[in-house]
Amino acid sequence: MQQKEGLRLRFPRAAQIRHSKEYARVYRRGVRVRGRWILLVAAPAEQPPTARIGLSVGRKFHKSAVFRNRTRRILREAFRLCRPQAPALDMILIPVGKEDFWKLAPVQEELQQLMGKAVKKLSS
RNA sequence: AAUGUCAUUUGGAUGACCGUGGUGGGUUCGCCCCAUCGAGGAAAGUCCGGGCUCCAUAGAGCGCAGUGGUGGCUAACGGCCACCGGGGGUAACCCCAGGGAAAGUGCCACAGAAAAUGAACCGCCUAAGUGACUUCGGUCGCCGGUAAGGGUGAAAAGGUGAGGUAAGAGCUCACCGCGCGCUUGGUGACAAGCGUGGCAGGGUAAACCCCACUGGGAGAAAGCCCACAUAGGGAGGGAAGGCGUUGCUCGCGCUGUUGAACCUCCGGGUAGGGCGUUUGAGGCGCAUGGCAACAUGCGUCCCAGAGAAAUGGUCAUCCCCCUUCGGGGGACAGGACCCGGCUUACAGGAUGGCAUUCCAC
RNA sequence: CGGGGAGUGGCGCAGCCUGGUAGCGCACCUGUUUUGGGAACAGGGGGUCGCAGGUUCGAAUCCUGUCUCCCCGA
Repeated sequence: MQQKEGLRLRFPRAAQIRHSKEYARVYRRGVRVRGRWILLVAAPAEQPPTARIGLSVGRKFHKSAVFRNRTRRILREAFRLCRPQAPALDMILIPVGKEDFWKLAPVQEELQQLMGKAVKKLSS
């Protein structure tokens, strides 16, 4: 029933930043907003109105590959669930705090707040 | 049954909804729909060994590195199996870099006389030779003899017992150990027996070294193709040449012959796509050979293929664990070309063999 | 993926190659000096040598495994 209203929460390739050129563009033009768990680097979308994200989870964040994979998946899931409300931005998500990172709901909440802040910062 | 020991195996289950990478199909062409497959026993550490790719078809010598009982297995190995020797344990079983110290060199602190050219500090002896004294019994010396005893040390020149002696000593004998020779058994490491020698002379080779065996180098960002792009940029070197080629020498190959190839530095441009890339020393089952590792044959299955990198989220029920009864939690851990090992991490289970002790029949 | 280096008192380092005593500077404590403090001088305490095995009579040192950190190349 929900499918009919166009609220399906997908996460296609077009919503991912995949090349180092695109990453470089966001880092050069973007603004930075920091929360408890996430550092968000955001720039106006290259292909509006599609919002896109890229993840940057290095070995410095956590030693365990399992933990890093889990972090990536939570970040992706958080973005996927927010996508209908997301502003047209290209964003890079960088995790910064590893305390209590394993729960989805609070992370998702923070991501929405940060996206709002980023839009304000860009328009000013 | 308890304890121990050696293996093998498992690594929460089911469902609903949303989402994701590959493949196949559909398609109203929309990253839309359907089907199907989608992390491990260690995927890990990157410690060995291969396959594969390029350099010469992978060559020679020196150097360097690794390995080190014997026989086998294997594509290969530093792995595995069996056996031998040594050590530990009542036993099952476990551990061992386990060749050479009469090729040479070095080192062995402190202590001790001495730490290796066969040693005399204390002690023991004074038989033989000799000097002095003498109460003619001897006494003290000299020249000596002696490795039994003491002490030092991690280690002191075979051990124990008996004979022997001036005191002693493999000086002699018995047993044990050791060396050498022979015989027998074994493919062999080695073992057993017999004879013989009279001890043949410390430790360290994970000190240098010697011996035997093994190893050419670089790595999937290897390498090949397509597309795009600067630019015919500047400086220096440049023929007894340059490059492949890395420590050296040789050899081989490619390239070039007078403003050129090529090399170095500076400056500039790319860094997209495809192949390699998953059918393989492959898994499972059965049979045969072998003590075993393993091999052979037959049958059967297709079992991730990403590339800023896919397996996730939410909820429910059950199963375990902890609980302060509210609840909290689910071992170690995530492919990056692929295999064979090794090493390390691992909650809780399951199965089997063997040993010791106890109980019952 | 490949290569290199480090781990020693609280901190920064030496000793390791060539095995037997763990040392130096700063810091700390006590005393002298000073009216007091600093400085100076004298004395003192403090180290499982990252961890686990092995070789050796003996290991910070030699060998093997392992953990952590740092640096380079592509």
